[in-house]
Amino acid sequence: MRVKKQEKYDAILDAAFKVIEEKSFENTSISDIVKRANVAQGTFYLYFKSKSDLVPAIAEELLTKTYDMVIKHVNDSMSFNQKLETIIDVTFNITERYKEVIVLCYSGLAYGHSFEKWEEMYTPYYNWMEKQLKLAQERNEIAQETKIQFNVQVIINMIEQTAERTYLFNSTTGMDSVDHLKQELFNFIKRALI
Amino acid sequence: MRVKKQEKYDAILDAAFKVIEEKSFENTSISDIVKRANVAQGTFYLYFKSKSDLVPAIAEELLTKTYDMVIKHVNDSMSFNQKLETIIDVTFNITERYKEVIVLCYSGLAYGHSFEKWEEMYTPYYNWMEKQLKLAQERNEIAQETKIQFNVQVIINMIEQTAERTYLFNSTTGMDSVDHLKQELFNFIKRALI
Amino acid sequence: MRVKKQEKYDAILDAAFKVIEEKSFENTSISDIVKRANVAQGTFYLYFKSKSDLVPAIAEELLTKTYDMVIKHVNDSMSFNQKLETIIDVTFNITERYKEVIVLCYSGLAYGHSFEKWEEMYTPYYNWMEKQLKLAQERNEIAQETKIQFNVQVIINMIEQTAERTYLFNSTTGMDSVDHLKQELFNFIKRALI
Amino acid sequence: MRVKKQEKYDAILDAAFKVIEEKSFENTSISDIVKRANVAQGTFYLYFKSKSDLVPAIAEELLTKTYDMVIKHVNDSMSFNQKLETIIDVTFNITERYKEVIVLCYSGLAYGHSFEKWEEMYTPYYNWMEKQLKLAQERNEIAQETKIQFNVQVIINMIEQTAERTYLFNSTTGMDSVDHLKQELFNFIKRALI
DNA sequence: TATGAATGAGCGTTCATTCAT
DNA sequence: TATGAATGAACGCTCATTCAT
Repeated sequence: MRVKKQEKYDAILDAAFKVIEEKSFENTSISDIVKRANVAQGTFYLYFKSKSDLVPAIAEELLTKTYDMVIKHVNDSMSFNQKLETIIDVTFNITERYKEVIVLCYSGLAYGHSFEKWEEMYTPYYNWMEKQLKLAQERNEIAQETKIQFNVQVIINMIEQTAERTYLFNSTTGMDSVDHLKQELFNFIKRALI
Repeated sequence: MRVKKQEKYDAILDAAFKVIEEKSFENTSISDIVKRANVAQGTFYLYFKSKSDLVPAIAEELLTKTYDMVIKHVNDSMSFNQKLETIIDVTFNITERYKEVIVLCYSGLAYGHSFEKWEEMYTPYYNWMEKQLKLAQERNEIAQETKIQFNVQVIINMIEQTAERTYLFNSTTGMDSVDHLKQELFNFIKRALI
Repeated sequence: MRVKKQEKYDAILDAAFKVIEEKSFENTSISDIVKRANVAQGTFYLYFKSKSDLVPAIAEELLTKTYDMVIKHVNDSMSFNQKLETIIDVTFNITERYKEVIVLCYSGLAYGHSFEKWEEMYTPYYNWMEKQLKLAQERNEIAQETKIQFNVQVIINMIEQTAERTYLFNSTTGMDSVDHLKQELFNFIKRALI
Repeated sequence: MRVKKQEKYDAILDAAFKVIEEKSFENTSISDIVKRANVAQGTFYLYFKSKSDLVPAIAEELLTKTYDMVIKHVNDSMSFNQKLETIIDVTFNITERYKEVIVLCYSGLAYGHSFEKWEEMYTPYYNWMEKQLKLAQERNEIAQETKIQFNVQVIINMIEQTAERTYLFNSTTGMDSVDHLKQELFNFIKRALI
């Protein structure tokens, strides 16, 4: 029973992800989602109170995907530089792939003000990052006096935002390539941490 | 004739700003806007081709407000540090005041994909910032080898995005105060530039 | 289930017939139709893709009504002359009653160009008429050399069109009475067939 | 003065014709017409009380075009057969060219019930046709007992309607070509008149 | 739990018409 | 006479949500 319940829930969430990826949020209706999920219109409302109730769930899913992929690609034997590079790579990849879902998270903001939970969702990711920074300090890879707690947020945000600007706003002004941009971003953060 | 035309246009744009501030873009109907602007429903369509046609107009208005306020508060006699602090202040103020309009710019993205002009609109601001960084280099306030062109964008984006995360996502996690956050942001950028 | 579904569909189609009879197609709104049918606005779109989707459905209904009434009033024991007279009568009656719906079929043409099916709908009627003409030939009631296939269409069209001109255009010029007109029409066709 | 007034009137009527030809009636707005006519929106209402006021004017124009072309191509030295053929040709040509305008005349019917004048407009054409039939009787080209007054209307109507069915309804069922159809139509009328 | 037909408020948009200039 | 900006009612249509089964 429990499993079955999860099944439908997951089917709906998955479908929502896929449809939004394809059609953008504005063009996605509950009807689209349930059709894709192969459940009835009413079933949606057994698992979500309303359409805007989807947004935090999707945001959480997105964050989980990101966090999972980051920890999958990073391991302790890497240098901090390597780790940073990997995080940048993963973030850019996810951002490119889930453009429309990210936009949904922004407009979803407006659409029901359901984002008090946002930072709460980030917490595991922040904590993991904090650990990495502390480790880097211990290994003398970054400056000792770095205020880790603040930097954790700023660094993650900065990477995400740069990726978003790159893929959402399609900006190409004065930048040869995305690789170059990633390199500069890497340097910028490095300089701020040494 | 010209004046009258501008009058209605401005009235509609102003009203749109205000209503969107209150209700967000998605929840704002043309009907809301024209009621606030005291013009007829049809009048809207004399000045804007469609609802999504509002987005670039509003984005431009917002950017203009920001740029105007920045150059109003910054003068050449200031040190680079003072300038940076001022830019951070102004950006945080504007972001707080125009939260919803900023979200519109994000979701507006999805809503008509009208953002090729985005970077174009930023150009004057970027150019101004470039001048400030060059001046700072000449005055030996920042490192000589700083790659100005890239940094211009990254710095402005970073300030904006931090402000957005602060006010849009309502995050209070682990940060005593907005002032503290602004201070850390200032330090982060400083370190990256020296 | 099946029955209920048909119920709503029929209610809408019936209501459409009635409202269009009263107000013409162009002046009939979906809102008028659903009010008359006692269903919700959205229900209309469960059964018809759009307003213009009504047109073929209504045309078919009209044709069915005509065909049904013709075969109901005609039987094999009648002479061809009697049959012809009956067809003229029925056609005039239906045309008078469903004036506006017929106009819809004309303007509906423009309104979505959905009339490829028109001739297809006529096929059963044409086939029936062909059988009658062949029978009349066998019985020596009309000329042997008559090219039946062409005449089938021309005769039916001619009767319909004369009826339409009579009732749609409200012409009274120089004609004592509709009965007289019908008589002349009968003679005209007879002469063409002998 | 008089001339100028006519100028604008004609410009509007001409424009209406052209726009309707291109876009069909449903898609034609006053705005389209005045743009094409190079006059202001308000000017339309100096010459026509309302949109539906256009319909009789356009119908008259169409009828005039038809009548003019018929008498231009027919001359007294022709046999009745030649005349009939010519009338069929002209009618088919005009119908093909002015499809959409003809549909307007039908739906215009519904749209303001302005067609009491219809038969009145036809009068000159009917009278001319009556003269031709009488002449044919005198010349022994058609039967003496033919009731001319009725036949005048029936023949003209029949030709027009067959043309309309051909071009408006795009019917191709069982007919090799339009030429063949015209031939059969010719024969049908001939047989009815002899 | 699951369904999907039914709902109806509300949307963006159009356009015939008016009227101050 | 001529203009064209302004009007606002009305339209076709969508879609989040409900509810009887």
